[in-house]
Amino acid sequence: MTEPHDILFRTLADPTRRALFERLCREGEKTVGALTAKAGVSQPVVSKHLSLLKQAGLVRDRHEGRQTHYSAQLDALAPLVDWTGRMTRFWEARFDDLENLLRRMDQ
Amino acid sequence: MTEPHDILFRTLADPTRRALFERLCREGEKTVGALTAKAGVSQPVVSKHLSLLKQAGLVRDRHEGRQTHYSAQLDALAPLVDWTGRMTRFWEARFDDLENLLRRMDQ
DNA sequence: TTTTTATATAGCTGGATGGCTATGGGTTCG
DNA sequence: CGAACCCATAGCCATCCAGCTATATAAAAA
Repeated sequence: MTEPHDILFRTLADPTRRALFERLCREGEKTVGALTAKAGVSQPVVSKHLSLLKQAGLVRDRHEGRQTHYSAQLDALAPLVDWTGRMTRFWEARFDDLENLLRRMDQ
Repeated sequence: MTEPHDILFRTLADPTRRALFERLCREGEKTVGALTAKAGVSQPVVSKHLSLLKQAGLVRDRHEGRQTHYSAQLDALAPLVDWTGRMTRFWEARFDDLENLLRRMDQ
């Protein structure tokens, strides 16, 4: 019952965590320290969020000496795009049916 | 700080709630009773979830006698689509910069 | 080696929330 | 009218989780 988009919705639902992901998308690779500086929460909290983002496949980490660099893994958003696309197509399919019905009623 | 996509992520993060929205997208308008029958949770829980979906603009309700019909409001997903699009464009912009850099280095 | 720096982990706590049952409000049926 | 029905609300409880501080781990610097 656990679809691929499920973990994405859950992970991106938290504003702090989503803001971290957005910064990585906008500004590219960043260290934990750099992210913490403007995150508005403590460093352990940032680390925890990055860990969850990594679990969801939304970020990668790269170790360099004593610092860890994180970067967005954008293709991880694909299941989200697919899901919204599917929902839209369901809607359109039912709309087409309605159109057909109306067309038949017209004759 | 509360962006339009924020409430969508939060609302769709819950699997039960998202399943209700999916059913409304797939199968069109449904009464609370019909939704409850296959939701796996009690009727009050379904009502509560529908209320939150409505607050998020994801569904509409239509009262008819003693029953309430709910239907998906699909254009409400637009901020979600916009957000994923923006993230993707940030990524591509940085990728283009990298390409330019490599091109300059090549010369 | 000792100290400082960078990040991760452990443990705690308050607040948010999803589930339940019980009940209220309103509608249709007998 | 009263009974049955549909849905929403109220109130409660357990669980989850985002935040904190303290500490462990590990690397660079002194």
